[in-house]
Amino acid sequence: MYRQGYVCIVIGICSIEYKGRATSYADSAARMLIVKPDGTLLIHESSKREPLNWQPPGSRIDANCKDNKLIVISKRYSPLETIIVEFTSLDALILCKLASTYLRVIGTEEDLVKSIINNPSTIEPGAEVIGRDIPTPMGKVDVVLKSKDGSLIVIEVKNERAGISAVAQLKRYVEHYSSMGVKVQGVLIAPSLSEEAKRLLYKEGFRFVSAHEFSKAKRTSLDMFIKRSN
Amino acid sequence: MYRQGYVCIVIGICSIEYKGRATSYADSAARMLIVKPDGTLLIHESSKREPLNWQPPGSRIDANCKDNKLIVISKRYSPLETIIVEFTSLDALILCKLASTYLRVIGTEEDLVKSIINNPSTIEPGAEVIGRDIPTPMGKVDVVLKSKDGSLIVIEVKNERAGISAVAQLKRYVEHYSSMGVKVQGVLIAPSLSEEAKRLLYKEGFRFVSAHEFSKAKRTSLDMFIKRSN
DNA sequence: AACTCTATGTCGGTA
DNA sequence: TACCGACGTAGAGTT
Repeated sequence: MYRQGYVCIVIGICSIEYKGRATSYADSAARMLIVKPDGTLLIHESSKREPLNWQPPGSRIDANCKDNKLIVISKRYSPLETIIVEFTSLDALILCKLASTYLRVIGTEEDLVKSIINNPSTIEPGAEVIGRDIPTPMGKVDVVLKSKDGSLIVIEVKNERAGISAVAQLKRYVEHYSSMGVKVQGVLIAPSLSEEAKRLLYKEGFRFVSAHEFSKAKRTSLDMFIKRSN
Repeated sequence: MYRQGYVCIVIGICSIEYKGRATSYADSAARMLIVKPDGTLLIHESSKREPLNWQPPGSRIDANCKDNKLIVISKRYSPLETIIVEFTSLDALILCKLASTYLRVIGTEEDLVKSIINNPSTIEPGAEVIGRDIPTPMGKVDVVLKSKDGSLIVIEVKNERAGISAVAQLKRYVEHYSSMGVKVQGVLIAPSLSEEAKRLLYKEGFRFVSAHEFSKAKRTSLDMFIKRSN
């Protein structure tokens, strides 16, 4: 049905059957089917950013015509998931070659963590960086500092407004270290904080540091990026 | 550029500038641009299920030609985000009308919760349903039961293999009720459990119930669905 | 609008 | 491969 390396787009009236982690069935209607050379399958309708049905990269595609119908079957293993698309009428069929580039995104949590590591004394004067992404039984801790008096500073970083779960995550880490008999201080760094999260944070005795404090460092990396791209 | 109600597909060589919650820039390359009547904008490449860049529904689109280039600008407010796509060459331009249907998905967490509520004694004989999606300062609790001895059973439901964060979520809820002086039992219901999560669960004294126990009820709802769709 | 959670999430990294 | 957490997550439901 499609040549190696080509993206295939089919526009027409189809019904869709999906069976896998969940199950769904869509009655006959006008839709757009996209098949990518990496096995990705997307079925889009007239609205929404998300496809109505899809199959992730690595899926196996197969197509055949029967009874004047185009039938497309996509299979994915582990977990086993199948999509069957049945076209009863076609409006367009397009083959094209598209690029495969790497997009660098600036301003992610990664960038924020980096600028924290470069400026630990913004959080506490004289604090030293112990490490980042430190694995514990409770998950990975974003950043760990050591303050001058020897106590630990455990930092959870969020790049978006932090909610209850962010504070709970921090709590898990702090409790892990304090249960080992270490003196620990919990710090949440985020652009902002929901009211509920704020309540929880102060109840736990943690500290909030605005991500804005690190915006200068962030801006620097942005400038470098813009310079690079011009 | 596009008529009301039509989906517009542009295939060609373009560069993309995105600025909003984050920032990115993509050099000139062959890509597919999709604009939906609800304002959704998608830019796809040769691989991946996710678009390289996008704009969600409700965004405002604008297009114009200048210096032999097609420039598409999409703006979204709250948060303010902008995408500028600059086409230097066009391979195809397609307009089509697509459907906008509602897809019913079977086998979600919602379905699992329902079958739990219909069979609470699978968890504990004689237990009664108190309620579901009960709001607490720690978030919403999936299901709360009351056992015959009057103690609470707090249930966290996951429709997929549960990890550490699922156990942590349950822990939050249990601690909330027990801090109010209520006797609480924590139960996690999921198809399976990661090893790390299992360790945490038993450490906390919670109970795991396989979602498989409720598969009969699930199957029933599936049967009804299949009957309906035929 | 803010907040919470689910998702066929997807994706990347790591052990 | 399993597990973990971020994501410009999106999307739905409630307050």
